Amino acid sequence: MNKPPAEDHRRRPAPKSGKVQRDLELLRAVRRVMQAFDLHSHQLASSSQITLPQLLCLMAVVAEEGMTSRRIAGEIFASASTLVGVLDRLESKQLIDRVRDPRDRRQIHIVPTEAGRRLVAAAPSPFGEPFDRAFAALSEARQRQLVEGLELMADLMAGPEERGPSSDSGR
Amino acid sequence: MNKPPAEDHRRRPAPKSGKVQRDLELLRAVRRVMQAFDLHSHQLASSSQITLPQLLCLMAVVAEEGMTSRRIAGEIFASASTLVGVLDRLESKQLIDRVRDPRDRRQIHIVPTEAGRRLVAAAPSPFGEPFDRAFAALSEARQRQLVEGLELMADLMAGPEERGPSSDSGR
DNA sequence: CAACAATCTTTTCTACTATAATCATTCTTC
DNA sequence: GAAGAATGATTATAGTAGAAAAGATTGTTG
Repeated sequence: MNKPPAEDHRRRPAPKSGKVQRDLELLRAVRRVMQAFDLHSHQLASSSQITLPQLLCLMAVVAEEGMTSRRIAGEIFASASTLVGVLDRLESKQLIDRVRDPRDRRQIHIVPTEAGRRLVAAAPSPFGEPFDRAFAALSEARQRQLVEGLELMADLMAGPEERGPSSDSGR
Repeated sequence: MNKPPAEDHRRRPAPKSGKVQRDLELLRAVRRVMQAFDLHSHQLASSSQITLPQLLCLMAVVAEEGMTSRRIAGEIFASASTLVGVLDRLESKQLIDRVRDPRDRRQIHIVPTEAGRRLVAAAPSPFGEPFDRAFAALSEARQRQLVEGLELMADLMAGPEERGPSSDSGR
């Protein structure tokens, strides 16, 4: 327990220019959210045989059936290649089916199976009951602060120009 | 909950119970932040030979030298096993050294190399200049909304009991 | 001192993520 | 109708992530 080295690195605690301080704070906040997210995802996997990204994907598929991989990727803010793995796992669990479009065989429509629909219907709350309770207990203002704070962060990081897959029909 | 036998599942657009709606909104906001974070991390890797998790780790190592792997994991909210890979990459880039404690050879103290300190000193802003500008342009209230919103989210997801290793009296 | 417990790091395994390259299919143009 | 562009899904590759288990070392106890 004793601080061993005791070599005098005459290293000042660093000026901490305020900006660095804030960056660190922000960096850690983002990491905490990401870690909590991953953590909960693993817990979910233990209890429900499905991870959070998979559930999010499945929810999107149930919400609107027959979407293409590309569409789904836009919906849940993931890249197309990421979807492949997620869809593979959902398919091997028989929660979705890949249906090739007979008219345009490049496209593959994703439809949920009965089991997939059931799972979403009985969906465990994506963030967990403890979160739901804690969130519900917040004041309206705090709830908005949370949601808008997150969205603001996302906007700022992604840059104002690239705002999701909105109907930007310019190809 | 107990859904009475649904005889009419003719694919209505789904009731969207408000809660589901909000969950989806939140889920996507988190995903957007994570995606933006990863995206920027890759860009950073191209320009600075270091990814965001690596930079965060290195910053922690420079801020307080000689920490053990476990300590650092706590500081940056990662698991111990995750740190191994990050430290491996930092070490192979010769930005840190692993120094075995002579007294307790289980422990390994992480110290930055000169190159590591230089890199942090000349640190590219972790979130990028565009973000910095956009953030600085926000009102004080909005800035706080962003930071506190993120932290609130992390608190709620992690649960109130596990509140990071905040060593208020440590330094 | 030998057996066991505790602690710290690393390895192994699975999953998620993105970019770039590849494959299959359709559309366009001549 | 064939060459080439365009579009959609997938694979290849690499970084990141956590859990579980293994490895190494130290401390404790009989």
